[in-house]
Amino acid sequence: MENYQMFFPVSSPSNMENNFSQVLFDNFHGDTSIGLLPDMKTGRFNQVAEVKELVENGRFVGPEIEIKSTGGDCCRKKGKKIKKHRYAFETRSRVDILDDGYRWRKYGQKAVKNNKFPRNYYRCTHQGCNVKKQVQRLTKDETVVLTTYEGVHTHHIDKPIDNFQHILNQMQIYTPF
DNA sequence: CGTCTTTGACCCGCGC
DNA sequence: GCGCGGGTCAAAGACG
Repeated sequence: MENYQMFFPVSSPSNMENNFSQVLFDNFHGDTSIGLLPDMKTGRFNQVAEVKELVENGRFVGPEIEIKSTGGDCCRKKGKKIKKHRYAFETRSRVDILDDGYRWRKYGQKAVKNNKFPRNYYRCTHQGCNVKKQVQRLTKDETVVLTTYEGVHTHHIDKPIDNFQHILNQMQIYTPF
């Protein structure tokens, strides 16, 4: 139970968690959007290689993606293959930043090829927590925001959200099919 | 004054 | 080797 992370934590382990897990399951499981990352050359979404489904107690908890490190910061030992949990999902939202309860610091913004919207890079500000996320709005559908989480939070949320509806009000998970 | 955003520079991997 | 694209750093500025 310790080695996976809810995308949007809830402050109380009520059936709210189950509801939200189901929403995530419905959108990640199967052949639709699990492990999908955008291909900027084609504007399409490709299934990432080496995606494994993380299942605990018979319950889908998210894709695991093995990525090759490129060297540079503390988490990228050059030439070494490291495992990181990375979750990508689409939401329909007018706001780019969903308030998921954690505090994020923006550390970069890059123009992406074949996309008129820049990609934004955020890092969790909690000490010792190295979770990152990328947020990008899609050119082909401006109402869709692609959020990619990388890593696992080592702490509890900074801003507890008691109302599950509050999250849903900000977003509408987009099912491409 | 502390925290956060902005943004140009830099680094690295990859394809040609 | 070179250019391109993606990811990160860090200084400067904005803001509460």
